[in-house]
Order: sequence, then structure tokens, then C-alpha cells
Amino acid sequence: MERVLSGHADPWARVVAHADMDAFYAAVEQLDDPGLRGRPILVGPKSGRGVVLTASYEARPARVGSGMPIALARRRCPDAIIVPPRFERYSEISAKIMAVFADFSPAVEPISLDEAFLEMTGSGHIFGPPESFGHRLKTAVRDATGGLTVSVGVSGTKYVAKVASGYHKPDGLTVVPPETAQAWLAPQPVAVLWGAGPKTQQKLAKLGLRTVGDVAAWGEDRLADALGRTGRHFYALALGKDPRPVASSRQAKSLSCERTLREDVKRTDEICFHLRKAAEDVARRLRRRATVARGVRVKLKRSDFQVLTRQRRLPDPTCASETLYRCAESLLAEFDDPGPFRLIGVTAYDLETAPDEPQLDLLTAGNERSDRLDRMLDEVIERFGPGAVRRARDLQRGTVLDSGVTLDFLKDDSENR
DNA sequence: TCTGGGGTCCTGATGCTT
DNA sequence: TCTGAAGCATCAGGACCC
Repeated sequence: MERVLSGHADPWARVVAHADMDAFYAAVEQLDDPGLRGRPILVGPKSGRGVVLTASYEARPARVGSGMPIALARRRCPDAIIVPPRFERYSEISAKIMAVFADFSPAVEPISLDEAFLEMTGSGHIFGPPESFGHRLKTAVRDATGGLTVSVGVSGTKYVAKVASGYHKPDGLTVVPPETAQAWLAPQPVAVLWGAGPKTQQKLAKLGLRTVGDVAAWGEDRLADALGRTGRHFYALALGKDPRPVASSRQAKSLSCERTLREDVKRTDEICFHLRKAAEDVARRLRRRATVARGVRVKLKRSDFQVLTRQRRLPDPTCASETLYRCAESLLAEFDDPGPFRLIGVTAYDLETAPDEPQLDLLTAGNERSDRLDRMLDEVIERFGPGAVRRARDLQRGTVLDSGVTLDFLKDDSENR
């Protein structure tokens, strides 16, 4: 455990923790299959054009990691066992972990399946100082999951807590008292600045800025001249400043489905086939969340990896797959590029909660993934508006309850079962 | 080496409204 | 009525994060 020494009596005006599971997907696979424990494994597609999602710590000495093309990872680490991802299982374990976090704080902000921020300000009288809180959190996660480890960072801001959780991985605990944050960050590379990816790191290097301390010393105005708003943002981070609150509830702004195809496609009917599949997937997920979209965006990736997009606002917000598809299909005509394309995607954006339409109390039958049900729900939306399918999320086998409205097609369907 | 899928945010261009 | 400026919304592309 790393503790940066503090010279002040009580530096903890605010306490934020960041918890990040170690090689999460790979660790879950090793948890579920004892035969994989202690061995190098790569979670990712066995073939095709995919990349590594997570590499177990046993595989990492071979210089393989997330985002690396699977073909390259196999060459670098020929002994690695490749395991296809099981997202439902990861979600299941993630729910347990988030429940543990909720026992420690009323304000938990999940970032992904395997990491979250916890607002811990004022919790010292319950959990003790940050070190003991951190140990208790780690133990609780390990107990709840049957042995998974988590790395925890604690400081006075989200940003510093996040850098701290990555400081000693795996199974680390790093506590950085707020007043030491700037000095602690100073020697670290600019790559730890939130928002500085490869392109921005190159720009910073051209300015002669290699560490966070270099960025802090350059001054806010010079950084702003060179990088605009991003420059001011980096300056604040370099001083350890980050006023963002831990936001326990966030509404998604868009929802998308995109697929890299086995082979590039060029023919319009083939592209439309994939657009329809993507639109159906997006519509299904919108309905499950009782959400409608005000706009549709189509994304195509050319063989040379150039990404093209076209978007359009809808006259009325919807969660109907046919409406999303028709819009996507008409956007296709606006691309002045013949292809071929390696990736096709559909995004629904400007999301809002579906209007509640209480006159129709829907209890649909069967499997929500069936095409037949998709068509039925589309028809319901056409006839009664998007809010009519709100309750279709809680699917039960059985009959259709409709308050005074006869839905023959649904009735027929339930009778056929 | 040859590059996923789900997202968010930022920037610059453009067009509309006041 | 015409014109320009300012403000805003939208769009397309890019960068980034996990």
C-alpha cells in the first residue's frame, strides 16, 4: 500500500475513491474455470478481425494487452488460451460488485462493468481513515465474488483517485492526501492526464511537455494558447483539481449497434441487411429501457478505416425498429462513397424517456428477442405511440392485458403458444 | 501488428433565427 | 426591405475512454 506522507492535520475536506477490478473479464473466466487459473488467457474472439478485450496477468509479460489485434497477441503469446467473452456472466458479477460498493456509499458512479467512483466524504466515522476504508472495500469485494481482486485509489478528487487506483495494480491500494496530489502527480507521464490519448501526447511532446509536472509548470494561458479549452483542462488536472461530483445516476445520450463484418460489403442490399439488423437491435434496447430517440445516425467504416457518418433528426421520437431502419436506409443515399465498407452501425441519439400512455397496459408473451415480437411491438408503436410499450420490458409468458383495446395480432400470438 | 464495440465530448463548418 | 452580427442548433469528423 502506498501512502504519500502528509504534513497537515486534516487534509480530507473531500474523499473520493475509485475502484477498478483487475483484468476483470479474464479474472471471471479464471474464477469460473479452475483449469484456467495461473495460466495466460486472452478474452476475445477466437477468429476473425477482433481485438483482445482483456489479458490475464499471466499473459502480460508477453507484451499483450487490451485493444491489441488478436492475431498479434497469439503470435506474441502462443501459449495463451483464447476464451470468448461472456458478457451476461460479467454483468452478473458486476451487479454483485456494485452492490458491495453501495454498502459503502450512497453515491456510486459506475463507469463500466468493472469500475466505479464512490463518494466517501464524511464517512470517516463509519469506515475509519481512507486506508482502513480501502482495505475493507477490497475485502468485501473479494468475499462477495469468491476471490476477485480490486485496485483502489483514494484522494480528494475523482481524477487523482482514478490515477491512484492504477498506480499499484493488481490488488493495490493507493491513498493520496489532497494536499500532496500535485507533487504526487508531477513525475508521472502526461499519458495519465484524463483525455490525453496518443495524438495529444504527441502534441504535448512537441511542446517539450513529458510529465504532469511539466504541464503544471507551463502555465494555464500558454497551455490554452496551444491546446484551447483542453489546455485549461489539463492545467487543472495537473494541479490535482477536478470539481466533478460523483454522479450516481446518468442517463445515456445515445445507444448504438455496430458490427465489423467478416468481409467488406459493397452492394446496397447487403448494406441494408446489416442496417436493418442494427436498427432492430437498437430498437429492442430502447424499448427495454423505456426510451425513445429523436435522431438516427449511420456509421460506415471504409476498407481504409476512414469513418463516415450521416445523421438526421426524426419528426417524432420513436423506439420502433421499422422507423429507425427507414431513416437509416434514407441516410445511406447521402453517402457519396461507393464503399466497400468493413463496419456498419446505427446509433439512436437524443434519447428521452418514453411517454407513459396508461390506456394501454401491455403484458406481452414470449421471447422478447423474437422477430415476431419485434414486428408486433412496431405495430403497437405505430398505433398507440412509443409509450405503449413501456411495460413490455417486464415480459411474462401469458396473455395480453389491454384496457379496452383489442390487439388481435397479440391475442393470436398468445393463443398460439 | 493491423486495428472491436459501446459510449462521451470537443471542434469547426454551416445554416437558421433574431 | 435589406444587411450584418450574434447566438444557437445541427452536422460531420476526430479523439478519447473502458
